Amino acid sequence: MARTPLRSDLIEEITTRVLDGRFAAGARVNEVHLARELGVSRTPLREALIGLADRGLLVSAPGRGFLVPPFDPDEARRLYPLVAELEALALRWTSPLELAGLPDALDAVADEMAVALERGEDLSEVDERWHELLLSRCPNAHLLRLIGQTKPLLKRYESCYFGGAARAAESIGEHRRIAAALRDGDLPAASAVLVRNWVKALAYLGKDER
Amino acid sequence: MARTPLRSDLIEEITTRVLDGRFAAGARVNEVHLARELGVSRTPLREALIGLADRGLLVSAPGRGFLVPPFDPDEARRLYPLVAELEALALRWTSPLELAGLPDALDAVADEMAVALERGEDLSEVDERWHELLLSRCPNAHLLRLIGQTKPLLKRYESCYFGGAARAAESIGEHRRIAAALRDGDLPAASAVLVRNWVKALAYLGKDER
DNA sequence: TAGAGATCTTCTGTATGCAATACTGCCGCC
DNA sequence: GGCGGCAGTATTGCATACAGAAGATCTCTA
Repeated sequence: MARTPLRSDLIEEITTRVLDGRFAAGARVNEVHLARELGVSRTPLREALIGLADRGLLVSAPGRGFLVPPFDPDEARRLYPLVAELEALALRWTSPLELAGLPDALDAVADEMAVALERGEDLSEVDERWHELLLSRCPNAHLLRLIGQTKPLLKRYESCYFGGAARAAESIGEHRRIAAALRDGDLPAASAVLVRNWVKALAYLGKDER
Repeated sequence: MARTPLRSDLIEEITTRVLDGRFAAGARVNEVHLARELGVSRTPLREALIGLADRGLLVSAPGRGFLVPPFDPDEARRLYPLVAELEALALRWTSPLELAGLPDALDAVADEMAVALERGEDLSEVDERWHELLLSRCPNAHLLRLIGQTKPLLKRYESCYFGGAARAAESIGEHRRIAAALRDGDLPAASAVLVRNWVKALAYLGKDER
């Protein structure tokens, strides 16, 4: 028996496919075909689909199976502020003790982002790491779980998150300011910049809808 | 084929059992026994268990099935502020237009609470209705989904939410003040009282741990 | 008598099978 | 020509079956 249930791997794989568009918005998921393609039976596959539906990355249509939710600009406009507030909350609920050493680590990742930007590489992976690190000290496991569930939904809309080098540079600057505010122990300032970081991302998103 | 998937009913039933303590904290869930008892097969039962684990009402131990998470005072201390902030957020994101008529409806439910209090009845059901009504106009479906997922976790700790008639009366008063603030269009005041309402509930909870 | 090991049972995780519904294409009718 | 009904197929939702790991029990030894 595998240490890790099959459904976990399947959730990951299907999430990837939904995010990169291999599962088109609005399309239905055919359980038999997908199970055969992934080399598993329908049982763990259905378990994964149900998990994804609980997180909102799929929707369950009784009698018709599961389908990828269509894109909805309104949804994006609501998801960004939601993630922003949730992350800010997680930050506010991280005690100063637990924040020790974090600003330096954050700046190190921000440096990586700058390097990646110069090289013209994709920033989203590094950006993700930065945010994960930022929240890593928050003791509220349930809040972190909610954030983890919500972010993938947002990533569907994030195709052009770093709308150009200008926005990327600006975003890196915001990251550095958050770290600086944390160093000063100014949590309100840090979370304010954090929220703005997310909201600006949304603004840029609107300019280049897929 | 049923219009409503079996797993939905099962989720409801199992949630109830976890909340009322019929499934003891820390206990393992035996799929075969439970399936037989509920008159279903293991397949939809497992689907329900997975859904509940995603919401945090159960935990999945690979190779050992599902178990009811043990009680943890720290968890309660984190869940109450979390729900408080989430509800406040939902309230802030409800536009004034959509709030029209809501205060009166809220006060009507608050009246019900007062009546129930005089009769010595259980207030939690009415209280739940009041909060549901408060958030019913919020357009952010994802936020509402998160709240819906989190509240049941909190209810496990809520055995003595209305710690005595004094607290109950106080809580009803807070509800009325929230409605009044909404009538005045003072959203910040409303959400501040709302948060305090939840935090006070937590304070009372601590006095009478099960 | 306590502990380690082997064996046996129980239970989970996955696969397969079955019945009923939803979809598709076709034919007849308006 | 378009629309409604009907037969056939495809697909879901649930039930059952099977293999292997976790847990329990028993035995043997120190």
